[in-house]
Amino acid sequence: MKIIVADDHHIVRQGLLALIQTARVGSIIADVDSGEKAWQHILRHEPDIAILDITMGEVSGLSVCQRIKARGLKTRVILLTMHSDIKVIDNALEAGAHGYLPKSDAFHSLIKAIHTVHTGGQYISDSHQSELQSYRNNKTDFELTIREKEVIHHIALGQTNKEIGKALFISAKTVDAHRTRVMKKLGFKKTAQLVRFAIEQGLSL
Amino acid sequence: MKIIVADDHHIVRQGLLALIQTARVGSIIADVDSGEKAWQHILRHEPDIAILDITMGEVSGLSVCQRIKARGLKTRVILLTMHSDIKVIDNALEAGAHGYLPKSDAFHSLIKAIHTVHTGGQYISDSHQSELQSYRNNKTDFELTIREKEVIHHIALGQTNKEIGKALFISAKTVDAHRTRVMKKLGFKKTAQLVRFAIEQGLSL
DNA sequence: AGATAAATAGGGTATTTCCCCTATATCGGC
DNA sequence: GCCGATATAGGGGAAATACCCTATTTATCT
Repeated sequence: MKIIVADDHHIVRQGLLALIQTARVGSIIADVDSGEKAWQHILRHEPDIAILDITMGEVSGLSVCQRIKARGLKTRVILLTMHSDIKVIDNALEAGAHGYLPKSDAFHSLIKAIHTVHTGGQYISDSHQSELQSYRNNKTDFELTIREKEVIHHIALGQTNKEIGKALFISAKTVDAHRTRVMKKLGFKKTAQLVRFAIEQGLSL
Repeated sequence: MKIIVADDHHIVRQGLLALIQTARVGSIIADVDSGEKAWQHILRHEPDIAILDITMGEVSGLSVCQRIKARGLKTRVILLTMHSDIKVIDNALEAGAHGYLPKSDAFHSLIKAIHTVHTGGQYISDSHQSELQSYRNNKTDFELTIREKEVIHHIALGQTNKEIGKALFISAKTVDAHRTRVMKKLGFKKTAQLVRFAIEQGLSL
């Protein structure tokens, strides 16, 4: 079994190499530190399995995964992440990943994932599986309306509902309604989380 | 040389163990997956070196580092992070870290860091060193105490005063006092502004 | 020794957030 | 013409905040 490992963190690559060697589960034909290098290598050698970190500089593991799917290559993909966010897992599987593994997971999970994926199956940990199920069942479209984004923008600037109301020529109560709806959509409970989201999504400019 | 490794990602721990064993640079007496466990272990066994991830669940490596400094333990700390943000490095060193290492750094950097730190030196990569110099030269001193930064960190995570109090073993009223003092120092009036500040200043890790 | 700063924590109050509810008007799609 | 989504807005209440105050302890500096 030919395996390629891609992660921008040298220590993580070392860990993966050590684990895979110990388990004698296959041979690593390459370990690279970027999505772009991974893609070049996969295109040329079409390995059996690609273990890709999601967050890697310019070309993410997700992006490489989509390219593999688009080209119809036989390489099967296991995506790795730091935090096991259910939204990210959903994205990963929709991008065509055959397996999903949080970095916090232990040795045997990795080996199990490699085996499962190689024999044509899909690997997700049991706990994530059930979580994903319920997430997909009641995932109400996460898209925010223009007005909602506008309100978030003002919230991230540190304005109160009253101030935002004045700025947008609506009542503070309406602002509160928008705010509450957004919170519900995103599953947040505090303004702080919303501000963080706004900054990360570029809604605060 | 006794070394403890703390990182919530199993694969990263494996990588560190493999590297340290290969280099025969010391013996790892423990590897744990949380800041709390690390702190308990360090308190009891006072190892020579603690290699701590900064971002670990509730108790960060930064926080463990501060505790070690406060207790005057001989354990020397090397902090690890994903992204080499200069603000985070500055925070880490001010928190009492003896070394700073991005996870993307290679084998020899880790070994060099361990050696340097063990012999009483401070390790940062050369490129980061010069960057840090210029950053510190023109950073406008906001004069926040370590405790205040710690509180801000939790606020930016979206925790309430009550929750922060529990996490830091102080009353919610004290958290409120810190919060109010920071607001006054920085001229803020809302949590949102504080969250923005924390993210921009790299205090949110 | 005295001053200063930091961390602790309580009392009190006004404001704000968070979240439940109902209700109306508008607009686009089927 | 009706349905669903969006935007509007109000009632109400529990929780959290922002900000005023005082006060003690510990540590550091002069």
